[in-house]
Amino acid sequence: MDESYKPNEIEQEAQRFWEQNKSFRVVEDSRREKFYCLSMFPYPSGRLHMGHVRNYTIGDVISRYQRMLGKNVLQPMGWDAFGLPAENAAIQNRVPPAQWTRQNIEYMKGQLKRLGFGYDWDREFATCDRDYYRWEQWLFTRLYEKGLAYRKHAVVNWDPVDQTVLANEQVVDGKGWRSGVAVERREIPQWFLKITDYADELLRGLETLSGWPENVITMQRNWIGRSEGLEMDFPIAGGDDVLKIFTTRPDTVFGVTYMAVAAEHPLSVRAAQSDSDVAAFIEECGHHGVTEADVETLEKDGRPLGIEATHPITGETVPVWVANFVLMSYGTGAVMAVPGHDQRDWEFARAHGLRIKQVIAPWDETTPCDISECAYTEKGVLVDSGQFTGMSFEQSFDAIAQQLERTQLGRRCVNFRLRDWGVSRQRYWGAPVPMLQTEDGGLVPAPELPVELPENVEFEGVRSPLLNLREFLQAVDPKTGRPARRETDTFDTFVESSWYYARFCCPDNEAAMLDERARYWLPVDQYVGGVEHAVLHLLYARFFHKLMRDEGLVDCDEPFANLLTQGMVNAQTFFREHDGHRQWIPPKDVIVQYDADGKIVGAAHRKDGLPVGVGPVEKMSKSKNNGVDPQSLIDDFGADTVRLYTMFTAPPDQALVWNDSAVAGAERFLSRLWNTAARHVNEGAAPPVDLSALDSNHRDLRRKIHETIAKVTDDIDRRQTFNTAIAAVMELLNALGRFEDRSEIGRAVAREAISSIVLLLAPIVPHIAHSLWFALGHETPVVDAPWPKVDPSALVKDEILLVVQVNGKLRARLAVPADADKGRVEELALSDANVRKFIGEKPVRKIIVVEGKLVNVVC
RNA sequence: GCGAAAGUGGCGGAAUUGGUAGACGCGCUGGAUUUAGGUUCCAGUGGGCAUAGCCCCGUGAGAGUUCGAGUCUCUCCUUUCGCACCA
Repeated sequence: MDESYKPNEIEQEAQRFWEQNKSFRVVEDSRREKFYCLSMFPYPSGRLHMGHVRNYTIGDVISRYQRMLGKNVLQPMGWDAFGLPAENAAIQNRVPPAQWTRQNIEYMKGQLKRLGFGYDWDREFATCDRDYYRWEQWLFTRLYEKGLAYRKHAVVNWDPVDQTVLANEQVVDGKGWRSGVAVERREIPQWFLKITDYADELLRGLETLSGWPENVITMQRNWIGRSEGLEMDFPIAGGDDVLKIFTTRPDTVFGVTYMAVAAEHPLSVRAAQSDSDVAAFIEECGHHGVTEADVETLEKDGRPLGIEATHPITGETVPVWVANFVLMSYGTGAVMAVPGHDQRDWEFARAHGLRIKQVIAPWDETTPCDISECAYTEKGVLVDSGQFTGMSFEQSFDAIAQQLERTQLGRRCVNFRLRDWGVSRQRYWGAPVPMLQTEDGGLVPAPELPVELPENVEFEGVRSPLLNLREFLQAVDPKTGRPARRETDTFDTFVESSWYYARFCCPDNEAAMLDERARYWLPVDQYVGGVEHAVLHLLYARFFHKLMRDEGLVDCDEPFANLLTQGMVNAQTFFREHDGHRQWIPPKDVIVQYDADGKIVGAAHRKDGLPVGVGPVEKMSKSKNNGVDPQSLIDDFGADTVRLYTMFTAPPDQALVWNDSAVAGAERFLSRLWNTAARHVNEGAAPPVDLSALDSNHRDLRRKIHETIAKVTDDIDRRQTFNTAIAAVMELLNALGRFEDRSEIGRAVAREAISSIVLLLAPIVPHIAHSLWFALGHETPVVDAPWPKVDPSALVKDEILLVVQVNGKLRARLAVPADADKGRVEELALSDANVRKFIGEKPVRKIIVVEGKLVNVVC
């Protein structure tokens, strides 16, 4: 056996073996326990990035481990192929998005194979395949018929020069990224899915997801945002209009001193017709971004609409204002303002000279509460609130609800923060929304599916080519036979990624969206992907699963039983200012200067040596140009080293700030493993371990072997901390390096150690494990080998090391017999010289003994 | 602004249930091997000290609970992720 480690050769050989033997092809088998392991499929941007490598290595490690446990493991891979970057590439390079996308898929598939991931490639598909998206078009028409899909107006970013809708990402400092012109808010008709109908179930379902990280559950719960409160009607003075609001704090209702409505609210729009000041304000609001972060961080501003609303309990009138912090898409687009008890209302009232009234006081009169300083936002006792004065929050909630229900000016109600999902996009490269607009303006589902996206298109400017394609636009109303216009909006790409996990079970079915194979494989047993998807993607997929369940396509309630959210791969950003905006420079083109503490003090461009700006550490992304290309690492070190490095360098759920200096250490370890194994193999066969002939050295090494098996199993299976699993194997290899017994028995124990290491590492570095396993004389490949078992007899210890503290400070380490009782342990601890020294003359007040671990003498 | 996390040596990280802080690795220092560089192997590596001791200090800052806190509670600071049209 060759004593030097040659990753290129052994990796090619292992990959050829897996390919020829179709090692990862999998079929349904009701006699075996199934395990469906899925990693979030990539957007085919051109090349894999480190986030992909991290994600797919984690998934592959889990898949290969589960397979060694004897399970029937499905690990598929595909492509989230629709999306904005393909259109940008098309506009820039005059290549049709379909062609660009398929070329990227081809290249990236090669990269995935080069990394040795055990995918069942027979199940591969791309979401831009007509045989994929036809089924979501089909489901959409079903949802339309059920009333779960509908059309309404919604706000978008509009670029007035390019005459197109912009994604939030394409709006930079309020300007279109291409045109550089201030973006306008515009309302256009859009398709929506009624996710709010499922809000309660999506919330309750979170309680069943015991295999999900707590932080993701919390984020989803907060996103759905269920709150109980009252809906109240404030009639507009001098008319039939009613201003409806929702509040969770009806106890503060006597403190209402004004009302605030959104710029798009009908009352604002009407007031603008006769009030140029209001009209100018609304116009100005139209130039702010539409994201929640934009709105919430805006300088609070507003204008009086010159109308008054009548308080539903006191009958007093309060002025109605338009305010830039009220969102039309939120609840009713209007709020009651209680400046005494809400800080935002307080600041607005201060700025505009509105009244601030105290109606809640602290229960404890000594608590400071001065509403001329700031709002008092705690729940307290009602004051100055008519017949409700003196009540608590709960008492007043019920009493006010009852009164409003009697007068029909309000009602108890549950409100969700969650809004319906806008699924239409005014873009070309997506799945067409399968709808027709009839001559009379009616809407009907397309009679024939799929509505295929024409792929051979040319971009003229940035607008969707579909708008100019007569053969696409022209359709026939199936009911009347009259001409109809085909919808040119396409689906949000989140629609495709909301159900791909199910289609992997039966990608070849041409007659149905899903079949019985989906019922065999689902739910996904382990889903792995970036934490940035904690809310949107994972919530939409849960929603889609319930939609499919209600169509009778799947029979479980949740799509993903266990979720591992992998941390970001972040990296330093670098930039240069050009005409006021930043041009991001890739890290490989930058030379960074560090100070003695390792902090960055400056940076220069590799090409011209001139300084570049150092930006924040952010997630690797195309837009910040701070990605590290894994391909050069694979070329230089091989797949196993890259896999080992990404798994070893941080626990999977933690953010990883890229630093490429430590990769060599991973290679060094694999090289050492190879040399150790080769030397052992080249010394000839070793006999089986004879348990009755072991001396204490042999027993020590065997204890280390089996402690390592126990730890690695727990780390991979329960904890999913692959970094500590690898560290434990490194310790075992170090222990083996110190073990010099070349006798027959010694070599037998050494062989047990090497075999165990190979098995424990097989999921992480499968190529070297494949080679070494055969070199050790096995006939079947290591992918099919069973996971090693702990021998409990090897773990037995005669002596344990106890820590002795005096007043919580470490003062001695004692080796005591494993079977020593508490009294004996105390006696041994108190007789230690150093312990006695620190006790001194003080009387011993208490001795705490933690069995097998520690003694603490308190004095 | 709101929601969720994270903060430990020069660096990545470990410490799993409140019980030995710094496992494992990178880097660095010294030594051996080598014509040399690289590789490999051995040893050392949180800070402090007129006292070198199983001594003192030390886990973003400050307070608290406890026999005992990196871990629990509170306040604050910093960083990252998400905020509904990037995927």
